[in-house]
Amino acid sequence: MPDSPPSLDPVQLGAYFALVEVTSLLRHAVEQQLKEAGDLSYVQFQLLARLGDSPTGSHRMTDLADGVVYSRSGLTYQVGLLEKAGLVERSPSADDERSVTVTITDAGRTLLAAVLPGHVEVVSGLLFEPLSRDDVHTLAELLAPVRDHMRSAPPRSAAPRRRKT
Amino acid sequence: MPDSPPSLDPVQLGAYFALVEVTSLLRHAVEQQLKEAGDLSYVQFQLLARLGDSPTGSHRMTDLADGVVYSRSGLTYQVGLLEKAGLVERSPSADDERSVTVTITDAGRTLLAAVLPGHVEVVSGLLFEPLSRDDVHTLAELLAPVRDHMRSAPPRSAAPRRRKT
DNA sequence: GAGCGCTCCTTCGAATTCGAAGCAGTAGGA
DNA sequence: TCCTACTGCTTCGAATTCGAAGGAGCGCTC
Repeated sequence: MPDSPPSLDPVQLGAYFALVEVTSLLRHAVEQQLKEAGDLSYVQFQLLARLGDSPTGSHRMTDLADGVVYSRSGLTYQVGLLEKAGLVERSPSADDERSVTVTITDAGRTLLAAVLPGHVEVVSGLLFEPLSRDDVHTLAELLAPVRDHMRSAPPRSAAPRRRKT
Repeated sequence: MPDSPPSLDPVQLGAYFALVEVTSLLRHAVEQQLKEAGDLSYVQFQLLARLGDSPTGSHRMTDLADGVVYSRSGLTYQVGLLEKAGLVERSPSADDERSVTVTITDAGRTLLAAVLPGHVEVVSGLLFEPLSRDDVHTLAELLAPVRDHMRSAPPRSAAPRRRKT
């Protein structure tokens, strides 16, 4: 194939494919563990974890959506489920009337604590098992700039694509 | 917090979170590009790419599902869409009557070729932009063993979990 | 203090996803 | 040959996802 203009290096290709497959497999494994342990989807777990991490135990909807890389409507749906399950509470924000503040409840914290160990176990066993301490450090240092770069790249008209049409 | 028994190192945590966020952002960006360029979902693109890579241009359903880390029913649905769009063809396998062989059509190859450059561009721009050649090499070498490890770990009763209940 | 654009959230409908159940076809042993 | 277990795929229903549209509040300018 002597003509694939903007092709990727074999090395890049390998890294890209590995990345996709690793995260896909990890995602599936984690999802299953969470479902068994606490009947939570990965998104729900992420939301609870994020709330639990916050000093106040709460976040605005928008911040949650951004943090989890999720659509607003999807977030509304999931928070609705969590609220129905008594794991979080919704309240109007004090300073901004249109904003909704989501707060984790005691039940939410309890469930989170119950589920976390298993989650960590799966991640450790799958992702970190074959890596040394230094490897993990290296990985973190490689991904950090990538993450920052992606964050700063506008999601919409992101790439200066456009070619024909 | 002096008691989170099986917690992750801060370093591990950082690597894990970065991994999740990076792939999530990448996925969204790629998905959008594919939709604009050729009205393909990421899964459909993966399927076409996999078929296009094959020497024969075809694969059995099961192999496709495994390769893409996908449920069988979901695969049936997506292949159905691709077939309806004239991008692939389904035919009974020669040797095994229950098996279905999926083959990419000329139209499929054409579309794949039309979409690939943009895809590569997005991945390059987002994932590889902030990384040097050596960095990418290192990343690939870190992920390879992880991928192999995950592949070998059974998806179902994967981890020797089980604790209470 | 009215107008105008913007942000925040929700509702709606359509598309995609999965697991469970069902339908052949295959393989191995009695 | 017949039985039984298993594999490969599809159908079904329920749950999740997104984007577009809608309603309400905020902030700036005039």
